[in-house]
Amino acid sequence: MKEGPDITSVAALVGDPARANMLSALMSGLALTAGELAREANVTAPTASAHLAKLREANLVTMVVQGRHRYFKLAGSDVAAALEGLMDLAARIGNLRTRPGPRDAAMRAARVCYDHLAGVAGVRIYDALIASGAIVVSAEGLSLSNVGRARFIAEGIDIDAIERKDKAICRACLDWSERRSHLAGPLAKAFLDLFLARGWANREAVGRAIRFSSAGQAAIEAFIARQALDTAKSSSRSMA
Amino acid sequence: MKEGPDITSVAALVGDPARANMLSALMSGLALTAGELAREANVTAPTASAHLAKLREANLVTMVVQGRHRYFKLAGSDVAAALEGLMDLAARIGNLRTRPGPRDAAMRAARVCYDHLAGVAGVRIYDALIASGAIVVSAEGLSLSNVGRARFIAEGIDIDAIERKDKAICRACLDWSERRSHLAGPLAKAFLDLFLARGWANREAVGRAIRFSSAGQAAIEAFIARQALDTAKSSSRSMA
DNA sequence: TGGATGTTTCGGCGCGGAACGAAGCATGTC
DNA sequence: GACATGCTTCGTTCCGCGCCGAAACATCCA
Repeated sequence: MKEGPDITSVAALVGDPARANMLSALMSGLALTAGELAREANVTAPTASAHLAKLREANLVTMVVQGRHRYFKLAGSDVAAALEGLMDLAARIGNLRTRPGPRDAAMRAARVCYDHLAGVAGVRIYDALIASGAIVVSAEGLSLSNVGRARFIAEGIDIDAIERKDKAICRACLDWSERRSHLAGPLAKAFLDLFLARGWANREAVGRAIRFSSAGQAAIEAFIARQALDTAKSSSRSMA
Repeated sequence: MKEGPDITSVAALVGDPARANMLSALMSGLALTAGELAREANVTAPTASAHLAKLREANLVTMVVQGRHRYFKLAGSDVAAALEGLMDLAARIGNLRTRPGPRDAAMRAARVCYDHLAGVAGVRIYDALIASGAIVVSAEGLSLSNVGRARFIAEGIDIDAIERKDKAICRACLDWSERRSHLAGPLAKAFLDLFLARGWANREAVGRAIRFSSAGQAAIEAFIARQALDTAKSSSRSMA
């Protein structure tokens, strides 16, 4: 009778407000304790514990015990991607946020999408990388060109270190606020990590918003400008 | 407190078994009557009516009255894409179908994804189109190259007719069974429509599976072979 | 060892909502 | 006009499950 995988259980899991809030909080990519998630979802500890048990059983989140704390985080980037997809649909369907507040504006400008950069900043960087040929799109997905490899190494990213795994080094992730793609995957994670490590970008105390320092802002603009420069060199093949 | 669009309502809507079954059935791209959907979900007419009212209110499905029948279909390809995303996650998360039966095998080989072709066949065609340069991927998404345009016209597709709209002529859609992209959008719809019109492909009586006639099978292989031929001409730029 | 903090288990309350039968409106057929 | 078919509205029942408080368990600190 039924066809394809069973959507119901996953959707029902996400469909509960408390769990949805928890998952949204985990979209920051951070590992959060059960207590923190309980507060995030506005429920008591016992309730949160029950919810987290279900999410864990469904392999949506993973848990790691550290002392008397239990840290939860999303099971993987695929879960994050699915949640982004739902956010995208929710945004289109009409469930727009009641009224975009200052925090929403910051979120739109730049935010963390599980482990990489999203929002206007993320999309701009992605566009520049594609246009300059640093990232190439093929049937198998995104791949890093030799030009792009050199450029990222010049930025200070240890490509070799993140390339070990047999997984793709980068992929596209749909951006719910911009409705365009931004860069995801190990490369994108390394890129964000670099900015955080250098103090060019800072997470807000709570939530997923990212704030750039003036140096960071300048670094981003310079990075994009460098891509544009290389783009100008290569003749752009105009398409219909 | 909450960040990003409100996932909850959409996910909760999909999370109900009856509604999930209805939506799955509508993934065939066909417009189905309330009665048909009730049978598909194994509920009585009143129950189905209530569910459909909710789906309609949430803009997940649209309704068109025709005589004493009410036809429902997915509100758009974005809804279909989100559902595919959930299927993808469900498949990875471990909710694999109990045991892949013959119908599942047929689904995996070729099926309808809302209005275009998916499954092994869809992915192969997509790969061939990208490799040959008929379809080009850019930051803005997929676009049809001049070469590709000529090729599709040669196949008998009226590109001009489907290009009027200011929407993109094609885009990528993630395939839950293959975990790769296949072609979606007006162009993909026209491609499938052509195959159906020529009798090269037939829908199974119920469900989303597609069966190719021997002529259709040959046509697909020939189409892919033609792409490969052109691919050989253009030098492939090797990347890391 | 004892007391504080973090987390889970247990038991029970209560609400939301999914389900159905029967009746009410439409539309199409004879 | 009368009857059949398709769908919706209404009223009711009932089950699931989210929620909490209290208590048990675990871990850290003193």
